[in-house]
Amino acid sequence: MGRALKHVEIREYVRGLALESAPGVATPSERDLVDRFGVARMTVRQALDALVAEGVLERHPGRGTFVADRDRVPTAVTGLSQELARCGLVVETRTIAVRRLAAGPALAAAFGVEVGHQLWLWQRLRLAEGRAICLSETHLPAAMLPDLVEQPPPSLYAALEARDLRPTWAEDTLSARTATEAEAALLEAAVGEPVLCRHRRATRGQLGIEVTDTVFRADAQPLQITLRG
Amino acid sequence: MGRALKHVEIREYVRGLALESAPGVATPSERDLVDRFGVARMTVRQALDALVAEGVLERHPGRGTFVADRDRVPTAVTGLSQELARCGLVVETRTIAVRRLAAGPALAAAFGVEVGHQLWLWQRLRLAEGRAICLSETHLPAAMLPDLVEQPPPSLYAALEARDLRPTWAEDTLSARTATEAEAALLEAAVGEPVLCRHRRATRGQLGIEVTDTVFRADAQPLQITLRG
DNA sequence: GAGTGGTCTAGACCACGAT
DNA sequence: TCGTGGTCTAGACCACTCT
Repeated sequence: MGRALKHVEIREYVRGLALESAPGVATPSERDLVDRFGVARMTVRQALDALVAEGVLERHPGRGTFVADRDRVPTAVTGLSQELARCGLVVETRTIAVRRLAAGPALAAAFGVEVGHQLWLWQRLRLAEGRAICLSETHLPAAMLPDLVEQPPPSLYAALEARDLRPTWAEDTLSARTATEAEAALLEAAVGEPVLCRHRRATRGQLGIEVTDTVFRADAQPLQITLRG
Repeated sequence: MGRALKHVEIREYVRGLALESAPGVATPSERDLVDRFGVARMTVRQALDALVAEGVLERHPGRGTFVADRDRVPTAVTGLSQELARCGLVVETRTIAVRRLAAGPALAAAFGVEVGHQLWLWQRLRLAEGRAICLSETHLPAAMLPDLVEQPPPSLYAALEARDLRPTWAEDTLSARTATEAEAALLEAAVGEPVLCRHRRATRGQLGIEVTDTVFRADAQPLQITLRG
């Protein structure tokens, strides 16, 4: 078992402090951490730089380093379950269908594979407090996740994380339209009601991981995205 | 006139190289930059760290540092003009109205000011190739931009940048609904047509800068957001 | 083997904020 | 005045890739 890098060890120590502290609380000073871990100051700064870049900490020259507001942390690539949980919703997920299909030109381009490559198509309905929120159609490379159909996981991103396939990059395209008949039936909405659509393409490095189209009811919890500078 | 910090000088030099190079092209190695600028390697790394964090460069251990794909650079806080330009649209902006109003409870909370604080309300219509794209209602602190009404700038974010007030943080809330009568008229759309709504709250540090509600035609260029991490 | 980025040391001086 | 973060030096050794 490999020993953790020093800057990682310090980073996770300070992250732990930040998570159990209220926003605005000061973290140990850089020189305190130098003494505590017996490292050079540049190593401590490397650890803190990462947490500042993540939005977990804020530095104030001359004053110190402080825990940042939680709701100011920028949005990262995560699954809808976590995104909605962040907005305070407990989400139930129902798998509507899982089947294989051959990639057409658009999906093949999105995944960077040849036309005809085998993909999973996984349809899910999400509910909060018994009411339908959204309907998703997720495409995944079948060869990468051969066992998906046998036991659909409660959270896609948790399952990807466990296989070291968590996306590191995603492009979301947002639009609005009216619900189709099939969507309206599953979302318990009226045909022609407006819906919010999100098309997501997610990769890990150059590796295509996920293409998902999600259709949200207009009166559901809206999508929140936090950006930085 | 203050001399630029070394790491800033190096960062902007390399950013210039990156902007005029194709994605995948190698940048000078860290030791090359050490020689070129006569600095320590940690200083070069500080400069490159910033560009890697921005998504401009990618490091590949053992191989080198390379220009990242442009369309993989994560979305930052920018104005709609720049966002749409990034999608290849040339946008025309028409000011519909500018007037003052007193902040109600919701706006006061968003800006962190008292109820009754004076704000600008700036309504704009954006068009591309002669067709309406979206309708915006922007709220700004009147005291911060006293001269806005006299000469509405073509780009809000450029005007804020010039005053050192460019937002460093924004929270977007996205939803769908049907167009109101007034919106439909301005957007040249039918009443009841679906629209995409974006509510943005933007700040610079603790300073509230902008609250904007934008309504997009359903058939307009959809919003694109690129995430990392 | 030569070159690359990744990690780390043990200092230094500065500007700034609080007291 | 003292502590803080911001900047910077001049090295070091490592794992990795490429040839």
